[in-house]
Amino acid sequence: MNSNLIIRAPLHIQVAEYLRNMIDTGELTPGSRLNEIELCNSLDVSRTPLREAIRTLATEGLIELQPNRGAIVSIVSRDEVTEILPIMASLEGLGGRLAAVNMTDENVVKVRKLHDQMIRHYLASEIPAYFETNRLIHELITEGSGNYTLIDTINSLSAKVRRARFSAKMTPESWGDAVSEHEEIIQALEMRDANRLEKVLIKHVETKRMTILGVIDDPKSYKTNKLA
Amino acid sequence: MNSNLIIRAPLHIQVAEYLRNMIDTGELTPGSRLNEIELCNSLDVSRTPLREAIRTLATEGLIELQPNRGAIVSIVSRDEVTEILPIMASLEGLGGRLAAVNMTDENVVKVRKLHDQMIRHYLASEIPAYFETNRLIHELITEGSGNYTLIDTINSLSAKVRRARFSAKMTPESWGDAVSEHEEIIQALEMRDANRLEKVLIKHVETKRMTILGVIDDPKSYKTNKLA
DNA sequence: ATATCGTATTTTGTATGCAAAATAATAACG
DNA sequence: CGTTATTATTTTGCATACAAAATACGATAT
Repeated sequence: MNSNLIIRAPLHIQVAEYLRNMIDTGELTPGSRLNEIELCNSLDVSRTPLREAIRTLATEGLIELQPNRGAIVSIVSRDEVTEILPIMASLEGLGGRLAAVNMTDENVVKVRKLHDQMIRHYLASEIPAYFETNRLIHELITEGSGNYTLIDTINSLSAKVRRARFSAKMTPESWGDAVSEHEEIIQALEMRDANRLEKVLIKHVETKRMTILGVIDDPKSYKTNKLA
Repeated sequence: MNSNLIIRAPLHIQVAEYLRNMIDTGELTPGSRLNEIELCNSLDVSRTPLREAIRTLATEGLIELQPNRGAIVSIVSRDEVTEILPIMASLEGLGGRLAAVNMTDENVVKVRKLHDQMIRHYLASEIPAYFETNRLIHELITEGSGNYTLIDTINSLSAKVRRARFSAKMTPESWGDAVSEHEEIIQALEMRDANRLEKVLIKHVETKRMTILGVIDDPKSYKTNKLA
């Protein structure tokens, strides 16, 4: 069986990685059940490492265990996103405050460059590229905090929000708001103004919250949802 | 083998619970290696559920996996605590802000009662009782936020700090500071003053940070306490 | 005596088999 | 016909067996 296309690294780790990716790409849709044997066949591993991986993802929150009934890809509800965003605001604010002090000059320049690039995407209405650049900026700022626990915490929450796959239905003006906030963010960062950066980052997440709540997208999938 | 002293609930969950407890009580000390067979014998389970539990604790951060070399109880370093406390400050602040709005009147009364009780413990110099009551108060306030994601996040971070087992060497005056801050906390809560509650909670964590950093305890004193 | 190599033992990683629970399918009854 | 009972099938949970890696140990050579 184990013909080892993949090499060198505990199988359950690789499997976890693989499953994470399947969930992230939507290959495994929220609410769908994970059939062990099926996955074993398609991944060409036995059930033991697969099950270990499933436990791992469960504690990460990507999967929900149902005793004696297997596991399903967990559903990020609208309510959960509603809970997460204020937390993200606080944490990104803190991250900014720290980054204003701790970020290297080189990385500030890097953020500036990404910012300019993002503006170009904005002007050209290149939506996916805009979002990707936007994400990179926030990631870089967060990393600039130098607080790894903070980075992990934010990333984990951020992943959940992303996983909810709200359709980012930005109106032209909400998009404009976001861009001008970004302008303020980069300025505060370049001036190393911790308080201002914190403040505008919090506001920025609030803006984001406005634009996405109520527009959690859902092709059809959210009737299986349980509790809020 | 499986004589089932414990009943009804996936074994790997129970095992995880048990291990968590062993780590919390110091029965398994940070840095020590987990021998699977040994644990299997002492818990009277097979390796499969044990390993699944170990994976779970690993993603929780309690345990560190070393490929092909098993797992060790993870060590919470002073640096990590240094990282965590500012995060706790932000999050407890947010929790307070939300609790000021969302907490039921009954629970406010409950907090008040706990507060009065804590003051009595303070005046009587009943240290462990003081810390326990203190922990309960903060827990209740956090829960009062109604934001379950926030509660989980705080609890997880709080557990890590507790696990670091710093010796809570409070001077009489730092203790006094903490108590007077608590007085302010309960007042802000009763007045439903969100901004003030947030502010004082953040300050409170900062105070805590002062009292414990530099006093992360070292190898010997593992029986002391677990404060929040 | 020390260092290095090779072997034995322990310990982790993975696969498989068996039992129990849940789900689906089918039959019996109202 | 519809509803409940009963049985068959699937699927999960746990234990054990086997393989590979790491560690411990000892022998040999310098």
